[in-house]
Amino acid sequence: MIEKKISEYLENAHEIFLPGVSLDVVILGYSENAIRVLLLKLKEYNLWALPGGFIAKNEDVDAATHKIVKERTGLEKLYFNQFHLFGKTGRNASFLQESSHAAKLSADARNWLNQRFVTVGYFALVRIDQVVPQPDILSEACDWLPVDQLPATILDHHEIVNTAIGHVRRQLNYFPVGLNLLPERFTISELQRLYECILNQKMDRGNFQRKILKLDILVRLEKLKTGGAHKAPYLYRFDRDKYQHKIQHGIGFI
Amino acid sequence: MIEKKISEYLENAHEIFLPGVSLDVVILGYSENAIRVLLLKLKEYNLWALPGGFIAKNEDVDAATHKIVKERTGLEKLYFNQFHLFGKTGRNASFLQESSHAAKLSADARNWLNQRFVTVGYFALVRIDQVVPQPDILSEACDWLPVDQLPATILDHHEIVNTAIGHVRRQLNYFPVGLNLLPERFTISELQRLYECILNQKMDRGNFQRKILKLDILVRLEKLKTGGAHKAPYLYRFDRDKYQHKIQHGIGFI
DNA sequence: GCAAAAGTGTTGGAAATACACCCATGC
DNA sequence: GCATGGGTGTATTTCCAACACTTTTGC
Repeated sequence: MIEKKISEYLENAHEIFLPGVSLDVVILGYSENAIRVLLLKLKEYNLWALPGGFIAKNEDVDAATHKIVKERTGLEKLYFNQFHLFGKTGRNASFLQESSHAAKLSADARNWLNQRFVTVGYFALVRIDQVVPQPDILSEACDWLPVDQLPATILDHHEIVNTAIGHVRRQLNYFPVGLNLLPERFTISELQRLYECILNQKMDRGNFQRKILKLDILVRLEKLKTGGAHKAPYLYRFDRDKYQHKIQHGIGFI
Repeated sequence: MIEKKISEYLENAHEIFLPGVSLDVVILGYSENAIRVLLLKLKEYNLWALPGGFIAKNEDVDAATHKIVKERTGLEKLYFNQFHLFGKTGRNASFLQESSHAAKLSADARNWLNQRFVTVGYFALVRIDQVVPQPDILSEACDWLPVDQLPATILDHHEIVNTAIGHVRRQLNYFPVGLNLLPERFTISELQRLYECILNQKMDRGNFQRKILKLDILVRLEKLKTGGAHKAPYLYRFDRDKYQHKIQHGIGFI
């Protein structure tokens, strides 16, 4: 059944999709003190790949991205950004060509797959706890893997992930990513650990607290009931209105 | 003769170039107190367009950009950067379809032109005085036009220019663009006027001087012999070694 | 001398840093 | 009590914006 779907998908691709352009999304989340990327484990290969796909002939590239991320994560409201086009020669869907499905395809379909592809890189920031990872028809598994310990991937997906991280890191100055990566309610320490993870450097506790609160985009909630042997920290959430207003006028955090 | 070249170019395009992907370069320069963009005036239309083109099937996208900028400017050593892929539906080479050349084309060639195109936006920073603008075969003129007074353009080229400016403006923090936009030797005031142009805001003279010199990427040269009724300012040039070193570690200017 | 632009100094306030100090809690 | 993590205070330093002062030059 699935097999048939794959064959159908590949057979019809050349009629439905733009030729030569694909799309890969670096879906980033944060859990257990690590920035993680959602990767798919391909059937028939011991390789991982970014979620991605093709762009329908009558579809905006942004819309195609939204659709892909929604399919893999189940999320509807998304923060995502295009960050780079990867256009080296020699990029193609080689891993599909060698698959067991390729043999059965028509010449048109095979030619379409064999052509060179440029790929548009997007990154998306999501709350890991809200995501139910969903493999696509070409993959057998779907998992959150820490970005600093990537497994073997197809093509240049390693480079795509690293470029994405660089962009997120630079965005941190203008854009408080916590809103998209943390659960609705969180403590300042949790936010600090996220920042330390992204920037890969320790920060002073007291100064971080003052600095982030002075941005005036957080709302303090009731105290956290924790089991820890220490003072219970406050919970905060983002004030979406103030947040929207601030990012338009630019914040300098770092 | 030219007419024949155009027909040949369009007729063969579908065999030589990647389908569905084009490339536009926002070539920026600075003169007479304005940031200027190199635009081409198309034959048969009263519209301007960015220098651009297609990507050969066996050519890196970056290499194609380099080739295009070199052809339009004559420059060999270039600073350029990819900044965005424009991927809305409905983008195509409509202006070419209606041209007098389109009628004579084969069905294959016409179909290739009629398809939807996504386009990769690049910006390049050049020294205007070193450039000899060179129209391409589809254009009758080639001129430096101030970015805040753009003429009517084809497609979304207006948006592409404005997006590019935004990127350059944000880069100013990490990247002292003066090296690429100013002549070899310049005064601090000239550099300040450039910054004021890009950021569209006045800056304090004394503070600008101290700030830019503290970056430690400029070398002071002999005095400028000026005809002005005032103290002759020093000339400076960029210290390329220090410059390269600094931009890798990031400078915070603004 | 005077106007104009350049180079440099000064100064008050803001912001960043590196801590120190208490607080609440579970064991 | 005490270890642990949280919230806040503070002294020091650094930085920055605003403006003043001086220098050089052509008229």
